[in-house]
Amino acid sequence: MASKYGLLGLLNYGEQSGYDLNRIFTHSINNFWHTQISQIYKELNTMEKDGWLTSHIAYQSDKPNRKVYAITAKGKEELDKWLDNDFVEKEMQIRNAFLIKVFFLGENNPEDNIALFENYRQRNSEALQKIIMIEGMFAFDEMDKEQRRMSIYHKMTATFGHYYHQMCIDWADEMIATIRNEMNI
Amino acid sequence: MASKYGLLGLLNYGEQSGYDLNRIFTHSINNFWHTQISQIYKELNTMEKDGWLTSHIAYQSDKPNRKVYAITAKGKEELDKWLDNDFVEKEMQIRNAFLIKVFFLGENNPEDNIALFENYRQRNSEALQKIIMIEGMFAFDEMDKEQRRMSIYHKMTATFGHYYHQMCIDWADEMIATIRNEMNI
DNA sequence: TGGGTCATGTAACCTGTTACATGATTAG
DNA sequence: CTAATCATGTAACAGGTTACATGACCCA
Repeated sequence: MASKYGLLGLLNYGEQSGYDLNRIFTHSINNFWHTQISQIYKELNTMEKDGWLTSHIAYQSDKPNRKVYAITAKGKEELDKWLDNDFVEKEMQIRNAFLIKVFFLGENNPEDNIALFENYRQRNSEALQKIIMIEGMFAFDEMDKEQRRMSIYHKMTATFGHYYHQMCIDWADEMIATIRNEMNI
Repeated sequence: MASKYGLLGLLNYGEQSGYDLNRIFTHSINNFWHTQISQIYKELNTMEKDGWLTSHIAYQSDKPNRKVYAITAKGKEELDKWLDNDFVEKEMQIRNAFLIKVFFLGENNPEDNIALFENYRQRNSEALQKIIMIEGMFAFDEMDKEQRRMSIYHKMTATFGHYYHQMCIDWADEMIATIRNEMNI
C-alpha cells in the first residue's frame, strides 16, 4: 500500500528506473518505511499493468539497459487521491514489536531487563546521531523557492525521526530507573 | 512473527481459548501490535501443529464449546528464546505511512497541509487521553509482589504510548509553525 | 581471477486483512 | 422479532521478505 505511493510520489518528480528508485528510497523514505528492491520491481510492474505508469528501455552500451518508468495521468490522480484523503486510523496505530517483549519481561530477572533497555537506549542514541546529521544537511539558504517548498516537508520527516529517537531514549531512561527502584523495595 | 509470541506470552500466564485471547489482546497488546481474530485462530492452529501448544475442548451447555490452548515445554522454550535473543534491527525501525504523505506534501497548498497536521494533532491528542487513563489504572498499592512484578512491565508499554503521542503532538505543533513561517516569506 | 557494482527480475514463502459461514443463546 | 454476544473457523487476497538467477563490466 504505502510503498506503492512512495514510488508514485518519487516518479511524480521525474522518471526513474527501479534500480534508481531503490537508491533514492534508501536515502529518504527507507528512514520511515522499509522496502526491498524485489518489492519495488513487483510494485512497478503492477502499477504499469494498472495504467498508473508507462515504461521504456533506456539503452546503455557500457552498462545493462535500464527500464525507465514514468507516471501517467491516471497515476497522478491516484497519488493525489491518496495524499488528499484524510489519513486513516491505520496510519495512526503504533506497531512496535519491542513493546511485546517489554510486556512479558516480568518473567525475566531485573538485571537482564536493565541490560536490554540499555541496549535499546544505545541503538536509539546511534539512530539519533544519524538522523540529526541528515536533518542538518538541509541547506535552505542555497535553495530557490521551488526547491525549498519541497524540502521543508522532506526535512519534517527527518525531524520526526529526531523527536522519535529522543523520546525513546527518555523513555528507556525512565524505565531503567523504574526497574532499579523496584529492585530496592 | 510478533503476533505469535504475543499469544504465546499470554498463554504462558495460563490456558485460554482463541476467543478469550482476542479479548485480552484488545485491551493490552493491541495498543502496540494489531491483530485480527481470524489471524489468532490461524496462529494457534500452526503453533499446535508445531507442538508449541496443546488443546482440549471445554464443553459448555449454555454457550458454544471453547477450544482451550495450553503452552507446552517446547512452546515455553521458543518464547524464552524470542524474549532473550537480543532484539533485531527490525524492531528498531520506524514504520509510519503518515510520514510518506508528509514527504510529498510540497505539491499541496500550505493551508491544506496545516489542516492535515491539525487533524493529526487532534487524533494524537485523543489517543493520549485514552492512554493516560489506561496508565493511571495500574494500582500497584493493591497488588502483591508477584502481580506487581508483571504489572510494572505492562505499565511500561502504556507509558511508551503516553510518551509517543505527546511527542507526535509536539512535532505537529512545530511543523505547523514551520509551514506558517514559510508562508510569510 | 575474484569480488563489487550495475541492472532486472522470479519463486516460494510468511504475515496480515477482509469477507464470509455457521449456529445457539440471550436481552431488549 | 431483532440484534448482539458467544465461539470457531475458512477462503481469497494483498503486502512484504528471503533467496536465488543472470550476465556484463570494472578494478585490484
